[in-house]
Amino acid sequence: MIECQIEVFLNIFTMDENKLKILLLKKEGSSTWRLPSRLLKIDESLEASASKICNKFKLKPDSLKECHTFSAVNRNKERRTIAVSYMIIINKYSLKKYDFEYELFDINNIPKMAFDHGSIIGNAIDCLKKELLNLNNLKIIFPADFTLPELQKVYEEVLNESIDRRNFRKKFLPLVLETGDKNETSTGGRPAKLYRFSDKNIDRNLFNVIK
Amino acid sequence: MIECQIEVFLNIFTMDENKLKILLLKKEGSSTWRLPSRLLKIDESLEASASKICNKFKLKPDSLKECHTFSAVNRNKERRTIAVSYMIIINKYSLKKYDFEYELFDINNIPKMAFDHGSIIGNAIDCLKKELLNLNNLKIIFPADFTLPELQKVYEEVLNESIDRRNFRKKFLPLVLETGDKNETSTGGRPAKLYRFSDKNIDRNLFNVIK
DNA sequence: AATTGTTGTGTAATAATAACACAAAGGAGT
DNA sequence: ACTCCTTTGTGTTATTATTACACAACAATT
Repeated sequence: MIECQIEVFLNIFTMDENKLKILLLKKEGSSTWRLPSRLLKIDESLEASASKICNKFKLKPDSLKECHTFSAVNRNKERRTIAVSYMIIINKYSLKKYDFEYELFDINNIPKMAFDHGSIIGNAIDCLKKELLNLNNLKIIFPADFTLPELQKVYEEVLNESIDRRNFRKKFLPLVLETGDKNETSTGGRPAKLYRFSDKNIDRNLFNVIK
Repeated sequence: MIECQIEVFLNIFTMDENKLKILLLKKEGSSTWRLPSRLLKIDESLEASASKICNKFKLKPDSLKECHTFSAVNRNKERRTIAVSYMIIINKYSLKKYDFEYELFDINNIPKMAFDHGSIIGNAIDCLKKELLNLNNLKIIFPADFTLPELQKVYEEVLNESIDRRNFRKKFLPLVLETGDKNETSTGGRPAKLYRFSDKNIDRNLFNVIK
C-alpha cells in the first residue's frame, strides 16, 4: 500500500507534410515541451483517463494503445510518480482549433522535453513503428486522397530504408482505388494520382520485418 | 495524488512435455490458482519488483517483458489496486525445488483462477505468442538437445496451424547443428535426432504472420 | 516376422521479391 | 515557346521463397 500519483501520457502521432509527427504542448513561460498528460483519479481506469486526454483534443479514443509503464523511483523528486504511456494514431485533420497552443514535431527532431518525457516519446516511437506496418493504422492516417509516394514515405521512414518505387506500387496497387484526381499541391514534378484504400484486406505481411 | 496499491504479476512460460505451459501457485486451502505476484514497494521500480519475483524462483530476470497494466476501478473491491503484468520465457530446467508448491499448466487448459488473474494470463499468452516467433526467445526454451519435431510443435501451437514437416526442416536446418545423438525418451516411433542452435542469425522472419 | 507410430528426406510447380531504365507531367526560369 | 529540373508512372527478368506432395528408415510392441 503506497501513496503515489499516477500520470497518464498520450503520444498523439500523425502524418504531416510527409513526415511522421507527434503533438507536443508547451507551458506558458517554460523552455521545454511536454506530452499531453493527466493525473489518474481514484475513480477512473487508465484507459478512461487516457480517453479524457483525447476528449481535450476532441479526438475519438478508439485505437488507444498502451505503450509502457515507467516507474523509476527517482523520475519525480517530489513524490513517487508512476507514468503509463499510451499512443494514438490520428489523421491530421482531426485536430481542431483549441484554447491552448500545440505544435507537431517531426519524430526525428524532438525538441528539449521536460522531465523524462523524451524517453517516454522514444519508447512510443518504437510502438508507433510497429503499429504502422499494420494496414489498418495506415488507413487512419490516410482515410482518402493520398498518393502512393506519400504512402511509400511512411514505410521508408518506419523501415528506415528506401524502397524501389515500382516494387512498392506492385504491392499496394491491388489494395487501393484511383479517385481519378491528381494531387493539387505541387511537389515540384509530375503530379501524383490520388488514391483511397479499397475494402480489400490482405492475409499476409506487406513487408518482411524482423521482430 | 491517490492512495493505491500496485501489484506486479509475473507470467512464467516454458515448454514442458511438448506443450507451452505457465507456472501457477495455489494458496493453502484455496480452490483457485494464482499468478506469482508482489506488491510494489515505495522504493523500488516495477522492473525491480518483477525481478524480485524472479529471485523467489531463482530465475535470472533477464528478458522480463512488460505485458499490460490493468486498472479497472473495481478489480479489487477493498482498495484501489493497479496491476502491472510481466512475462518471462524460461527453460523448464531453470526451475528448482522450492519451499512452496507450484504447478505448470498447459496454456490451453488454465484452471480456475483467483480474481482477474485469468484475464491477466489471457493477455500474457497473446504477448507470449508474439515473442516466440522471435528466434532468440526460442533459444531460451531450447538451449540445446532439442528435436526438430519439438521445435515444430511450438510453432504449430503459436501459429495455430499445422506445418509440413519437410518445409519446416528446410527453414530450420540451416539454423541448427546436429549433436550426433538421438532422442533417448521414446516417442513411440523412430527416435529423432538432437540439435542445438548454431550461432547463425537470420535476417528475415521465419513465418509470415499478420500483426 | 509383422504391426504401429514417428522421423527423415527431394522435387517440381507456384508465388514473391529484387533489380533495373526510361518516358510523361508539371513548374520555374529564360 | 523552349529548356531544365523534379517527381511520378510503368514492365520485364532473374532470383529466391513457398507450397504441395509420398515413401523409406528406425525403434518399440505383439
